Amino acid sequence: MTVRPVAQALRDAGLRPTRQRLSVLQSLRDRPDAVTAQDLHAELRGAGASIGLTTVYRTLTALADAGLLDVFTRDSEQAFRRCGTVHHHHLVCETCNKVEELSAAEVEDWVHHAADRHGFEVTGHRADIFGICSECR
Amino acid sequence: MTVRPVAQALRDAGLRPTRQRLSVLQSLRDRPDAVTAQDLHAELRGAGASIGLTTVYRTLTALADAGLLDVFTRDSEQAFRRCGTVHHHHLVCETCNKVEELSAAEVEDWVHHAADRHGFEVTGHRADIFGICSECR
DNA sequence: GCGCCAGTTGATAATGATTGTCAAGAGCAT
DNA sequence: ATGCTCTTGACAATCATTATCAACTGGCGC
Repeated sequence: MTVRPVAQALRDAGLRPTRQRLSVLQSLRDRPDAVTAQDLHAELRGAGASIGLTTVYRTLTALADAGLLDVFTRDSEQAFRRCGTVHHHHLVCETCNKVEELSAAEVEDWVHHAADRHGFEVTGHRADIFGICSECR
Repeated sequence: MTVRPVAQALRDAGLRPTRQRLSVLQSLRDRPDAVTAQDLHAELRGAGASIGLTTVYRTLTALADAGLLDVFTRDSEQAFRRCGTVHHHHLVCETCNKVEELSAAEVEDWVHHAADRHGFEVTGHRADIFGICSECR
């Protein structure tokens, strides 16, 4: 009952539901924090899974392109996290990397007004908040 | 009359105003777009300046730490741009990399309200808009 | 003016995340 | 089952960035 929807999500993204992709998506599914390709690879290997580093990179990138994952830049590497498909912003804990999704009409309004004032045609925007969550304090 | 204030800015940041640092800060001063260390190094060399790549990296990082430059992540490398010292947001042209600074009380309000609602202690935030400027359209 | 020395520089090597390669392996429609 | 295309993964290659370390220099005290 948990494998089915994951496999479907992959199909919807035009990706074959292979054993490796399922294990990546599966471990991302129940995780509140963002993780790097390197770390996820080590974790999966540690848990006994057989998957190559290259595949982890490819899978994460493909899932992000399909809009199933958000990408963050942490230090000089990128971290991924499962995310909803509608537009949203983030509240990130700098200690445990937990990420909460936020929606915000206020931000959207600001984006368009500010861009209009400067004669820009909006192609995208990003608004994230960083902090320490209640558990980490 | 343009060298003096630049040198002073360096002193204020606790950095000796050396020939190399002056040339970096100087070329950043009259530039509306964000530039990477690699590109800036090539440019300075091309203009006849004598400066090492390592020094360009160190100088840009030091100036960013001192709050004189903003850092952007473009593809997988970081680009720098001179900036004001008060908190602000950005409007970035994805074609020519021109950057305009914005201030926005709306965003600050949203940040604190959203963080409070989730029990986070705010340590920082970032809100940038991407688009195409009027000249590039 | 001069020497001193902590702060700087820069050629080069090292690092480390990410991507390219390509032969072997695995879904899935027929 | 068979074939064909999509995937995989060990390994090599990239490439931005950082570490090294000996040579250099700004500027303060004399």
